[in-house]
Amino acid sequence: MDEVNEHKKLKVAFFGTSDRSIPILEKLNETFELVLCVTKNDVKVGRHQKLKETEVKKWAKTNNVKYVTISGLKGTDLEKVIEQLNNSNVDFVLVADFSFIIPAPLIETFPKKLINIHFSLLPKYRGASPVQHAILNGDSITGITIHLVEKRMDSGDILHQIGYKMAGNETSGTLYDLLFKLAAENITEVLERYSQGQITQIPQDEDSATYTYSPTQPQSTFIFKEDAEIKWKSPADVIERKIRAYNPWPIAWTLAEYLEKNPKLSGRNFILRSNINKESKIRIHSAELDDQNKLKIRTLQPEGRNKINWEEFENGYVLPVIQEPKGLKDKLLNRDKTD
RNA sequence: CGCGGGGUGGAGGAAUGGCACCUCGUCAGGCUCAUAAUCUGAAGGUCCCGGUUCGAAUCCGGGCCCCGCAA
Repeated sequence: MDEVNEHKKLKVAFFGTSDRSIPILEKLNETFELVLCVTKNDVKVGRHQKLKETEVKKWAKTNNVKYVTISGLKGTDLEKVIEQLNNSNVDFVLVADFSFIIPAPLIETFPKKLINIHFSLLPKYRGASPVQHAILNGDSITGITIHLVEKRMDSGDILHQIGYKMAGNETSGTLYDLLFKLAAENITEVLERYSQGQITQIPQDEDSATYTYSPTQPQSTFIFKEDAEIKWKSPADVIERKIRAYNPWPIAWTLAEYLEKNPKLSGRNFILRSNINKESKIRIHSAELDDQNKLKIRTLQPEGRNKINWEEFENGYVLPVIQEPKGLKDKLLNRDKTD
């Protein structure tokens, strides 16, 4: 019986670069014959620009799965990938959080065999930052979509969708973790059913498609550092969502001076001590809303410093503004005059 | 050796060659029905090694560690 199953095992390839891919790889490897991993070349990383291999490559090495690393899906890299896929007689290619756009030649060579996991309920939030946008917009539900890869970004027919009810305190980091886990739990079943022709493909409704364009670079769906600047004119809840959406990267930030006497902030008014440059950036790692709907910063990070919590910030960088009773100031001024 | 910033009691920060200081915390005591409130007092510190100097947190050399940029 085992032997029969061996023969029927689907041959699957995986394209991905994210560190979070490992649970998916484990599942694929358990259930199918994982014939190939395609991931990014080693990248220079960290302060000393050391070469680092992706987690996918590391995993493939330790699990004796064949892998190919590429710098982009074109030219000789693309030829290499297509050749390897052909050699291994692949049934499906699963793409998840890959750094590269799947080019037309690859889609044409393996029609209906390229399957992508997208981290939103398509056709909402097509593009590179669906999770961040779900948080930014304060959605109460998001999820994952398993769909066929077409030439247009995230536009192919839907095989399966799984919703996820948001608690309202997710960061992009924690939400990505949850959604990857959800994907890992479901991907093998979807692939199996698809291979047996049990899935009805659902075309996406183009009219309701939305994209995750960057506010500062509207031609791109990626996240940029400038996107993460806090606009204090925004309502406090919008700012709070922004802080969660841009964690763990790039982290929401503001110029230090904007924290002074800021009516949107919870607690006492203050001015900055002279030991901090008012034009330096302060990164806001986490915050919440207090009962008056004001922003209560939890952890933050001045330039060149470690991340600290709000109490530590007050101890080291802040002078409270004493709120004088109305009229007292005039009284004092008048007294000075009469003296 | 990719580029820049930094390392000061338990935490966060001042002090640029001359008595190591501030806020918070800790401990003891006072006040209090009580307290995270308040008052008094105390303990505890310059990342490591070497150099310059009458004198180094501060200047110089080496090391370790942290942060940002970059990817």
